[in-house]
Amino acid sequence: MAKPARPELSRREREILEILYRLESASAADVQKAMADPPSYSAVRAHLRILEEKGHVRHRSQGQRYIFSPTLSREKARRNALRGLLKNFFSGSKEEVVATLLDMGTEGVSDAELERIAELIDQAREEGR
Amino acid sequence: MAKPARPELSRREREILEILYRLESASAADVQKAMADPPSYSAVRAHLRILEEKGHVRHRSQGQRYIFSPTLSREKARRNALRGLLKNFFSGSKEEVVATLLDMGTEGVSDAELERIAELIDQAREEGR
DNA sequence: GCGTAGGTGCTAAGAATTCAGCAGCTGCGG
DNA sequence: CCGCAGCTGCTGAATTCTTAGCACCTACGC
Repeated sequence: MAKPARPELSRREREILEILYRLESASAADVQKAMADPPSYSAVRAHLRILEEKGHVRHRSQGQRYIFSPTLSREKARRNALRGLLKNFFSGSKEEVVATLLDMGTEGVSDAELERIAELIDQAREEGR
Repeated sequence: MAKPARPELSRREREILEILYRLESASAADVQKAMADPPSYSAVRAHLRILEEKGHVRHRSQGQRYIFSPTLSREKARRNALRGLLKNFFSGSKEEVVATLLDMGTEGVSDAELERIAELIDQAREEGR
């Protein structure tokens, strides 16, 4: 299998691909709207085409416009991203990721969510033994 | 305060900065060694100098060579990185981050670590109420 | 005292990225 | 039927990235 040949991404390409991951799927116009400091519409389209050439993105026609979405499943993309984060910033310590996550603004975490997280942990512990 | 003006990073610059976050601090040669597909030594140095100009990196002299390290504290860098990940790949759901983390290879998580994570959760729940 | 090893700053040019504009196609309302 | 609105494909030129090489400087061993 190996990698489908991935010539590294440029700055803009990376930016656009991330937006696509966030939006799941979107038209060129949607992507442009989502960008912080957007270039022209046609520039965005050009990048989308390149991303498609490189195999990171695909499109389907919806009516007469294209809807773009990432090639990699959300699941795999998540893992890859998380793996990178773990390696670069957390020396591989998952514990510290959780700590930072919890510390990062408790506003974002509801009680219910905390509880579900706790359950996940328990479950993992069960399986571990 | 605001940001000290951050012209976006190029591919190589980004790569080098990440390595620097991983290593905490390193000489130009160390950085080069840590790169997957390293360019010449002087190219690495050039990038480090640019990164310093842009305010992402600083150096101190040790003996006669320079030791580089990131400007942002590890803590802040972690949060920023995690915030980005959360936004782009997890729709802001911290719960799903934990789920993916646990699911990502239980080999990486020791029992002791799981236990400490569980404690973190408990603690957060206490504080929450 | 002198050569060598290893570090630094700088520059210039080739490669790659980034961008906007133009031309053509299609569907829809009047 | 005709024009408008909105989309696509493409091209080429400016900008930026990326890299290697040169010149100099300092510490250290002989």
